[in-house]
Amino acid sequence: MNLQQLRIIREAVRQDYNLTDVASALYTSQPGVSKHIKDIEDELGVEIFVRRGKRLLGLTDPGRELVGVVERILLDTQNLRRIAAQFSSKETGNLVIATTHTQARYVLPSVITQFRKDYPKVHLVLHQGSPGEIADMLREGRADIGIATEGLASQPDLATFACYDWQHAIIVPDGHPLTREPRLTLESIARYPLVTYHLGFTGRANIDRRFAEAGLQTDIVLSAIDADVIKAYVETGLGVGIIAEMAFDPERNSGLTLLPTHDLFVTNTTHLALRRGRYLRSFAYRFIEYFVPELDEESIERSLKVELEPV
Amino acid sequence: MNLQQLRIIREAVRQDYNLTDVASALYTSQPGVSKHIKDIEDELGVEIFVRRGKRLLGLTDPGRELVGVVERILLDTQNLRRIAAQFSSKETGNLVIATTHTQARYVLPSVITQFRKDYPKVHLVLHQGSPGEIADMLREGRADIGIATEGLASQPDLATFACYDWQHAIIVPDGHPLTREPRLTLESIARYPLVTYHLGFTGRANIDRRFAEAGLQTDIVLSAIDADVIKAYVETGLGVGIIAEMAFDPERNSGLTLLPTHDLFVTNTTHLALRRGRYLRSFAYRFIEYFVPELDEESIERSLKVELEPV
DNA sequence: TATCCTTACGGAATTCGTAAGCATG
DNA sequence: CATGCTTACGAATTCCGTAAGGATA
Repeated sequence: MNLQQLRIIREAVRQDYNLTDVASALYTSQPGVSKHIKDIEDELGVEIFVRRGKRLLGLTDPGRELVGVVERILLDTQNLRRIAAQFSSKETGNLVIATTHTQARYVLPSVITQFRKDYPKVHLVLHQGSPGEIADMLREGRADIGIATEGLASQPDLATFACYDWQHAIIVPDGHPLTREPRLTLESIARYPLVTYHLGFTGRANIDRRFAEAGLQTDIVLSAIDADVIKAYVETGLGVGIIAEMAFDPERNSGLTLLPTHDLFVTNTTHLALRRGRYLRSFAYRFIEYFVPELDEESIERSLKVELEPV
Repeated sequence: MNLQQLRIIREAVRQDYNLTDVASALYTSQPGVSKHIKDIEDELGVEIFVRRGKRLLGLTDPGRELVGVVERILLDTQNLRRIAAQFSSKETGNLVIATTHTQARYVLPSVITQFRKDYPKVHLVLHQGSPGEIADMLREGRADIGIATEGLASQPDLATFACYDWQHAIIVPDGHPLTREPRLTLESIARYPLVTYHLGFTGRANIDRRFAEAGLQTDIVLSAIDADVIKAYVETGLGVGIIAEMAFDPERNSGLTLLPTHDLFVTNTTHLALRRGRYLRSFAYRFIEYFVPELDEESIERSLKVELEPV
């Protein structure tokens, strides 16, 4: 039994039992059609078609029963193709990125622009949350990819990959006394009230640690989740801002001056996280590659494997 | 796409993604299996299996979707053969009953006797197994009808039908102290070591539940799959036996006394299970009718249809 | 006589199995 | 180093198309 035989049976019914027409409808030879019918009738041990002499006239009783199942089988083979097409039209589907404001606002736009150009039919969802929420979304399968600087490492069911390094930077209103200091120090910064990220966001822990190591007391007058809020308050003169360097765009942030920190702060590393064992669509790997060119599908697979081994 | 490729996909799932085992199960060569998988994946344009390196680990998302349809197609090809067999010889063929010892030994003999008289040319296979094995046999198409008291309900691809109700009964050696109690209680039974069915067999769960509800600790000194073993040990004085009431034949079990339980235990219901979507020969329906007269072909079809509708 | 199916046969294509190679645990 | 998959290639089988022949309206 093979699918071509079933196609021929179905087509014979549709073509009113004219095997010549069946052959042309299926782009094959008429003797081949005859043989296929004979073969499957022999295999099943029943006559499917009523014959008068050599001509086919209709279906026998078993033929009627069989044709229903034959139709369903052929429909199902179509369904297989449809299901596959749905997945293999690699350019359609959903991709959920869970990330923090900093990444979403200052890092990902260029990646997303490129991705959208190449995969215009992928429905891209950018979900913003705290690192904890990002990890939860990954774990619960509500996100495909998590991106954050903190809170993603050392989770057994997540695999993390370093993406890029960055430093914090100081922003002050134009003309602020700090702009006149030849070389910034932690001490000079700590003299002013500070405005920076919430604890748990965008390297805040590293900021605190650095000041603590230097034995300096800081006055964090306001902490926010995102650099936009921080910048707004720095503009009002509330204090000196500490933000991620990539969150400063000199063209847009007129009224503010970025002061280079020359390794005053710890280098931060932004990580990408994946749920172990979760199947990712190919365009998800493409997205990651756009973001971190070294992270191609193969190297990710390799890392997942290595990290699975007992330590 | 061809049927052999689909068989290989199904078998790969069943053989836990070991292509070497798939090849031997399908009596073909392993490289052929590999190639078939590669070919259909290429044709459909999706990866069906998750791989680590060269090894197959499981199904991808599209794979999971596809396998369901693949199973249905292969089931239908079986159905074609069965339908044909039905017409080519109405009274000959195979009928495989998968059931437990209790049913095979104490319930089915009369049914089978009658069936064999009416369909002498049907090759009847009585396959004995645990409820789990019975369900597997039905699901894999190795059995036509499953009969068991436990473990057959609530399986989405199986349809179950209540057949008859029964109760557990107590057996003790003749002259046992319990024979002198005017009316048995759970408490008096629990005072003795007990011999009864394995967990998962012949209503054992209901026995445990009843004692637990009564707050009674039991001492199950031996559990067995079948009543014959239980009776043998009760005869030796090992303990008090709890068996299905139909497993006691006063004429044969000399030396043992059956004690009426008067609703001490939960009423058990023995079920019959069929694989949804599997075509049954007419004599299979006849067998079911002999067993449960109310279950005729029409009422079974009706139930199958109704239960398939969304709830 | 035209239509329609079957049989026969040679070539094409597919499938299969063996052997060898490579990766992995 | 055993297990498990892939690649390669020749052999076997199946499938297909052409040609010829027979039956029926």
